Amino acid sequence: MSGSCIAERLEHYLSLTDRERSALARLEENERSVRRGTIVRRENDRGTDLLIIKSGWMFSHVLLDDGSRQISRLHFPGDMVGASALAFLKATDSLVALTDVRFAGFDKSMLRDLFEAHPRIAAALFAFAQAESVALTDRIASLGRTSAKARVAALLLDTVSRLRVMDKQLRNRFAFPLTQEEIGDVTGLTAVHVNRMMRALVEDRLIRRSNSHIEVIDEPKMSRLANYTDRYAELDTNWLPAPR
Amino acid sequence: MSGSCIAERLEHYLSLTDRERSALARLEENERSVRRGTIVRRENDRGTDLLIIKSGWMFSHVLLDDGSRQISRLHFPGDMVGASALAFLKATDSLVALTDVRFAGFDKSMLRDLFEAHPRIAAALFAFAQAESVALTDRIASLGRTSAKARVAALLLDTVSRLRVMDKQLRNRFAFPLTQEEIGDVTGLTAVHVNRMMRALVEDRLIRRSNSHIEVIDEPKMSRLANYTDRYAELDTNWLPAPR
DNA sequence: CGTCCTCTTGACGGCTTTCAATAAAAGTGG
DNA sequence: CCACTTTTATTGAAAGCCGTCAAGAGGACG
Repeated sequence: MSGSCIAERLEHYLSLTDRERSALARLEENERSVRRGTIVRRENDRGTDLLIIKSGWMFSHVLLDDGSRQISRLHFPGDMVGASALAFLKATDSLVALTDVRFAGFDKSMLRDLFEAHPRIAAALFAFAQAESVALTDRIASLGRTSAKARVAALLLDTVSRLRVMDKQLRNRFAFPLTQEEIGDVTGLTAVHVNRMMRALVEDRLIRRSNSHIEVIDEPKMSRLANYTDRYAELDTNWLPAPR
Repeated sequence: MSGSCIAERLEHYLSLTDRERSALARLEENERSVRRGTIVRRENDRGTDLLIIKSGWMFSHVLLDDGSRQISRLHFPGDMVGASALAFLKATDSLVALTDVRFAGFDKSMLRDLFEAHPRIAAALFAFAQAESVALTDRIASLGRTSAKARVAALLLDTVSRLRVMDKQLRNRFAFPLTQEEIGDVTGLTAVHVNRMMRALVEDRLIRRSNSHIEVIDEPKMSRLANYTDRYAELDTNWLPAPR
């Protein structure tokens, strides 16, 4: 990932022209590294920057008045993070590094040029955003209508599906650096109950665990249990404008 | 709303040029009306159409394997519906008319021309999509971390905030044509418990109810109870490209 | 005016949370 | 590399919120 991460991501779904690639590379000229645990941005900060993750994991979260926390999304390499800055002046959520992270930051004004010069990229980013919305909708169904076990299972399946987009080698086993409390904050559960559900998944022979790694043993069965659909494997790119 | 609904919606946040207005109007040339209860599209249909609602309410929902239903979003006049078609070939959710509805349908290929000829519109739609994502994220926090009463309250507050975008006259009272079962399918609750929570909100003097109308009595207090933030009042349009 | 849908209410049960305590692991400083 | 501290994982018991089941009332619609 020495070149452009976002270009690499897009090329999993369509072929870019050289002009497009170099336009995208401009978004990632400004690179930064932070340590695990670093709060990169706080809710209500007036930061207008967007990020593209080059390596490591991050997550966004909101804090509620009663002190509880909801992790709104995990972010993986190749993800564009903080796009809500395009709609609002203040950050709508906080952004935290889950592992050591390298990322590129750019101001949203840079997207203006991209939208003017590269309508196909703009349209592709729009399609991406819609796919992400569908993924959020899936999570709403998960939180609203499925059991605790299914929610934890859905999180693991979603993680492995998303990691596979950028890592074609990845099969069933992957590093999973979330604490059980963090898993609870993603799935809307308590850490205690996450613990019980993880053990239940192990007892059901759906997953295995070893030092912060997860292995999914029976993905089809687990997908059925979790009511999970992979939204990242394909994208419809037929309607996109011609490249420039 | 004889002209373009989506243009009217956008003009609440920015001023359009005549060229932009007429480009948007082209999306709404093909108008249809359906009766309350009509299923306009089913999950997994190969429909690639997008919709713009001109009058009436709709909702999108998914069905889970166990037969339960999750309503993923309510749709109001001025909303662009079915944008997930931009990312996928098959519909990711079903679309139902909640009241009698007039809407315009257009194929996603029409967006191609819009993205090429009107980068500012493209960018504005992108910003809109991000605002919707934030609204979905708010709902995830609501479902994951708040009580049943708070979820119902949040739904009512979200409804009134969204209706106000297109109806500046609207104050605290509005028609709310959802059954309690449908409210449950939005909030992840059972109809029985929705009933109890609605009465609790009435007893708390936060709302009044009368023949399918809701009046919000104490909006600030209810917003605090529900942990609700209005995401529709403003949009940052400073970064957008110049109009054409 | 009968049927179906929706709203309402009560009793009971279960899934998840809360509280509490211990063990294991990871991080820190000497 | 070893004590020490802090975080994380694990387990049990009890409580609570919300779901399930059931039954009746009220309204809409044909």
